[in-house]
Amino acid sequence: MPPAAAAADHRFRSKLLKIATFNVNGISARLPRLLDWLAETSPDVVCLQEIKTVDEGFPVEAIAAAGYASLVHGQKGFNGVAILSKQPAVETARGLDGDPADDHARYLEAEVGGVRVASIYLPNGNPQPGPKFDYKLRWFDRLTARAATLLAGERVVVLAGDYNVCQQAIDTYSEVAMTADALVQPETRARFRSLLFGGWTDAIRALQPSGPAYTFWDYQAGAWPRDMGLRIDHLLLSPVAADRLTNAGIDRSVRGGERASDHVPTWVELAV
DNA sequence: ATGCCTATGCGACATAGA
Repeated sequence: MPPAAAAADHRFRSKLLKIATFNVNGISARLPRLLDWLAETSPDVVCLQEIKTVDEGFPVEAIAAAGYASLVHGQKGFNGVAILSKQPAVETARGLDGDPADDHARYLEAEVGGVRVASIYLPNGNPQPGPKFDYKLRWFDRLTARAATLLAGERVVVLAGDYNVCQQAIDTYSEVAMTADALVQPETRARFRSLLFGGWTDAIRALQPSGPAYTFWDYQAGAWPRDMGLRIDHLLLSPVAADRLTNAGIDRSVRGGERASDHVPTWVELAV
């Protein structure tokens, strides 16, 4: 099909695909909350982070009963990512190239509904400076390399996940309190900026250029009731995906639920 | 300045998170 015909075809058939990211902080502890949220909001694709279980421990049946297939890249005790989808998904990558010794489960990528989707759990990097921060920066560079490969394909791509980056001062409840934190260091922010300058669109900021848009509130110090949050969960869109962006949002109310995660679901809708 | 809280692991405190 020639490009013009393809574009016309897409306009006639246009339907919305809702893609979300949600750091659940333990799938076992969070399953009831996840199922409630799936039933309420009915996303088409969900990228999960911090499932904190091996593949065999993932509740595939309960999630299938809710109408979703699961792709799982798990790990014992911590980390672990997954992609849930109403339509069948085909796995395209598990882990990032560039460091064979890296055994953390932090990257999973799949093709679903004509969209390439990645579930990303970028290392936290604290304390900083130190080996954990060095690992964060190296991992970020490997992600950037993967992003460049995906961008060259001129496809609809959504890089969704917990980036552990507060890109601007408005993305923190207090820039002063965060001064020494790995999430706001110049080296961290420079790498995120490099992704944006490379052609990726930060979906939430594209639709809400100013003001807080927190996606995380610490369990400690009454951070949620005092609205002392951070914006660290992001959905980055390739140019073709950004052209199709119709809506984006943050499901803040999930943070107030019983036994909530410290992160809340964040999502985009694309006309596909 | 420090810890506050939560989830997990073959648990009885330690590690990790952000």
